[in-house]
Amino acid sequence: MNFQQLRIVRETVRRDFNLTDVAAALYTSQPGVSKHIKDLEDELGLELFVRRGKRLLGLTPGGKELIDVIERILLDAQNLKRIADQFGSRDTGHLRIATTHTQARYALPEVIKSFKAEFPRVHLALHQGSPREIATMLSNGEADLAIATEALDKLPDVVTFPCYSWHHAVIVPEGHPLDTGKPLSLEALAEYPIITYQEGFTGRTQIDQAFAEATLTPDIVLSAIDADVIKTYVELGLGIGIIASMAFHPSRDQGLRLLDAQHLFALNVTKIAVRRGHYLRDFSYRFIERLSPRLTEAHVRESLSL
Amino acid sequence: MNFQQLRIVRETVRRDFNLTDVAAALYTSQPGVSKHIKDLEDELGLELFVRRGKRLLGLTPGGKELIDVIERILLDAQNLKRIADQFGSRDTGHLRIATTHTQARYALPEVIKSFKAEFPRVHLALHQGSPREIATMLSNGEADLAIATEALDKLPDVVTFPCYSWHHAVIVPEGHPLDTGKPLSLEALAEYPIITYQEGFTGRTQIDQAFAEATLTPDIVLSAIDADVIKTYVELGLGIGIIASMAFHPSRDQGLRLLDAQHLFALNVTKIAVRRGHYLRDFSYRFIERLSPRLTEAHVRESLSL
DNA sequence: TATCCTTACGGAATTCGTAAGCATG
DNA sequence: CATGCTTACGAATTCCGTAAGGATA
Repeated sequence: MNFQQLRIVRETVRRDFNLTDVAAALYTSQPGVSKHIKDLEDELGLELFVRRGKRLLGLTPGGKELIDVIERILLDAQNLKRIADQFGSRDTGHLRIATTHTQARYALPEVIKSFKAEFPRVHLALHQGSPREIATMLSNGEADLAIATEALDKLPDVVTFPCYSWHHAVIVPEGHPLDTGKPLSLEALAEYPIITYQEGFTGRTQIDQAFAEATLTPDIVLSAIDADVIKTYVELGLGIGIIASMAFHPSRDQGLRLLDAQHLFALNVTKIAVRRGHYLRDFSYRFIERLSPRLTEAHVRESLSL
Repeated sequence: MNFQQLRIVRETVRRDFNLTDVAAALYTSQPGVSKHIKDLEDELGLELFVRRGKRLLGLTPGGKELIDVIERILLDAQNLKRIADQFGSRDTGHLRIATTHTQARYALPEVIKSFKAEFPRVHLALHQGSPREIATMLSNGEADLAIATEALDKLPDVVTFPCYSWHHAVIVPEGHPLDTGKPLSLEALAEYPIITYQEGFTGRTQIDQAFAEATLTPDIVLSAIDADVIKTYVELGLGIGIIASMAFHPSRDQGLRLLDAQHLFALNVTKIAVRRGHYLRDFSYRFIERLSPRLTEAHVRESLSL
């Protein structure tokens, strides 16, 4: 038994049992992959994969039991390296954060700026993706931390912590009929074409829910992944926008007006997620603390160990 | 990084940092051991061991952090094999039980007989040792289960379950002045030379404690590891014996009399211990259930996962 | 017929053991 | 000077990639 065999088995599950893909992903030859799987199965005396002819289709019952342990071994092997790095040089290393456009563009810059100032030698890699992609990266160990409002809950072996909450707000072009200073209503919004986030992004669920509960069907003419796109089209007069309030900067977004909508849509909570069993460097905890001072290292560690 | 390197590091800690011993224990050459350690340290970029000159003295702070993870990886690697065996052939395999003389000789025979009848193809290895040795074997993964009355609590990563309780009793030669049928007292016992278990064996602690609380100093003329030795010397008239009551068989131990002493010494609880994270085969749970029907698989699994 | 897996085989790399050398108590 | 670790080097083993062959959608 060796680590390469275990890596191959893990990757085979991830790559949907296509050994050619597995070989490519691990930068090795496909026959080598085949042989490693066969050798491991021989050593364990058990078929890990269900086969039809020569194709692999899935895991056997035994394989399903084993894959969890294999994952843990490989996770721990990674942890060895991270722990060693930790002791070798406390303040140098890599911190890989997976997050969404909204967080990367509006919430994180301040945090990252101050983090960079204190840990100039930590290589910080910010990876942008959809909430789904972010979740996958965290699960696969391709990211150390994930920050998003959606999709991070309910993942196995992932622990999430609420960081901060925010509300949606409405943006309209200057001089728009809604810009009266009076409180908005959902009914009023529903009379205009709306531009907002795509499903699965930045609290879109909350928006849909608010309209549904008021038995209104909003006229969503355009859905985008990020607020910058939304603002562009609101400026063009395509409709009114619903965005995260922190995405609006009065000075930068001249020509647009931000209208309060806290009373219309449910509160959104941005969360940070960590994979259980994934060793975090010291500076990772410092980063989390900057994001939300309530999330001390002691608190995070305790939640992870439960 | 490979498994042999990790095994070597683990064994180095266990063998008190003597690489010559490590090589012998792992059936390999000593220079090979040296090199593996060096290679691993190079790969991790961290010294694992404190050295004076060429000698290894102990673990560095980083080494201490790493050793836990290394242990877990190797434990999981073992688990892979056990799980595979489990699926390959449910009712064949090995069950290694570490236990004391008292349990092996008086408590387990019945259980083992019935277990053997149901699982004839399971190779059952009974390893006898002192409570201390038993605990070590369990911790090192050399035994799947440990059964003893002493020393199993308070071990890290070991979970114990009470199996059954028993009392000490007094044995005397036939016609001995104490054999009056009247209840015994500690004071009466203290007037005779006493033969009983060594410290650390079979509830000796309880015996010492009972006398101490009564501010009596018993005259212990001989201490043995097992009841058979004790009985032999009681028969020879060297003194009265204090043994576990289940170690007395009226038919086999003719010439001796068993006197009740439940009211004199505290209750003893025999426990079964399992190492946390050590995968147990199905038949292991069947064995535990036979030992104490209260200890169902569900109950044991739940306690292990806490 | 294109995709995907297995077997076969030769070269590269790793691992292992022996022999020799050096440090320490 | 006996114990214990390191370095050096050749042998054995393992690992890996290419080439060829067979099965399946």
